[in-house]
Amino acid sequence: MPDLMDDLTSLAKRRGIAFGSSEIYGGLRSSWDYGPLGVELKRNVRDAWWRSMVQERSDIVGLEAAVIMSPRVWEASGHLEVFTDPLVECLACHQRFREDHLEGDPRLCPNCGNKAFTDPRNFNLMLKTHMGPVHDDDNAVYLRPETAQGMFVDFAQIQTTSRKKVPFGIAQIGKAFRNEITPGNFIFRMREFEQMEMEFFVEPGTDETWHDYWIEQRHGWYRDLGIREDHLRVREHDADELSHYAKRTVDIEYAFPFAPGGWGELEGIANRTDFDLKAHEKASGQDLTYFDQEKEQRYHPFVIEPAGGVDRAVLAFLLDAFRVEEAPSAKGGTEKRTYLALDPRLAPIKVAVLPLSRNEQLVPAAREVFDLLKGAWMCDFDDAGSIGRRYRRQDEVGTPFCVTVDFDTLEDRAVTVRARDTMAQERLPIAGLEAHLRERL
RNA sequence: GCGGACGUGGCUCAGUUGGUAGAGCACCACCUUGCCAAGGUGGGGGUCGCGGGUUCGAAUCCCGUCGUCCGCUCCA
Repeated sequence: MPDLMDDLTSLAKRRGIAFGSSEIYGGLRSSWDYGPLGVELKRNVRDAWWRSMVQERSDIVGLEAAVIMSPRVWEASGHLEVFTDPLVECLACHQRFREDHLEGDPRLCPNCGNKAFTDPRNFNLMLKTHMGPVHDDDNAVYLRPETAQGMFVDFAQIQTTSRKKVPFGIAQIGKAFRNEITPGNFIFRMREFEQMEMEFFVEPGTDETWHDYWIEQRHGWYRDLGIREDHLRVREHDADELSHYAKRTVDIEYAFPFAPGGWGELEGIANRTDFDLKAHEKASGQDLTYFDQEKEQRYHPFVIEPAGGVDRAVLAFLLDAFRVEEAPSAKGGTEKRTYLALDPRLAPIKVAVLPLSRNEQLVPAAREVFDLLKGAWMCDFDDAGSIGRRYRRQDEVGTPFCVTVDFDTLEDRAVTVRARDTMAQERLPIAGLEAHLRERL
């Protein structure tokens, strides 16, 4: 049985969606590059998130904070301490465990029952570098392990200047970095990855209601963009797996084929309480309370945080869209048709313009159609190979529409529009083409 | 990081007991065809992950390194 991940990574590499970074030097573990089509897909995922979180709401504003923040941020947030896990290795079976997860006295290896371990070694999960040309401990800084701290540190500033009243949120999409012990599974776990996070500040006491609201919202977002319902689930964190800052966390999980229990995390929705604002207030000495004018009350808002991985979302959308089916062949019988059933909003290319053949009249006419549409959407122009082959090429990367220019076009100024999902064709005048496509994209 | 397996053109692989690289698909050009991966002709592309060693000679043996996969770990 062919492995879906293999088929997908193979397609991703072959078609320039994503492939290993620095490959001419043998690659670099956990680093992946998004190629010409991947960069479009990923941007569409970001845009869809931004649209639903910021653009279409009046209670959430955006932010782009620096990747490198003051080291004091990480002291205050607890990441310097908590992201340093003491790991020990069993001398008998060579498996590793977090020292604080071992139970019993003497402590026994959960795997083989042996009681001899190596000395604990610290694994700091933050990437460290130096600010300035001299590498001293004095100027050590960290690449952020999450984007969220930008929203907390800038909370008072943004609340004041945007004149938002609680409840309101701050959203950010950006890179984050973690020295994961074991990266892998293609773009699922990388050491450099991209987050889309939103901190929603609410009045204490209303936090649990808002938490439920955001769980449903985020679940619906993935569903709306085409992920099949039975491939999604919501899972409650056990008390002992909660992050140091969370009161309650719920994960939205996808049925990743490689995931041990069948499910892997797509997004976490945490109730971070007032942990972060209070921590930063204490460490910085700055007032981070909110004053509610109507109630004449001053308080630290609670925070509900939907935190998703852009790369994981891209992977889930790709996996869920991957299809191989039998389709009618020109030769008679059927032939394999590989396609991505991507939502048109996510498709890297929206419209492919294809002259029926490489002909001195058809090619320039098709170029005109391409020029007509290129301002509105990412389009592709392809005149190489048979028309059937070119349809298949576009299917493979999820292009929702192909517009074909044929000999009749030269007379009637109409083109054939072929839809990826139904393979249905219809004839449309060029004059109304953009308006027609706009209704369907 | 530890244990195990692996690393040959874009993809999938073949390469006999070490003798100095092949196929299918894909890609490009032309012809043909003209609405769903057709056909023909021609073409580009691999110092066999990288570095070192053994040898008259290594893709084939040894060491190191980088990377991939499975498990431990992790949680966007």
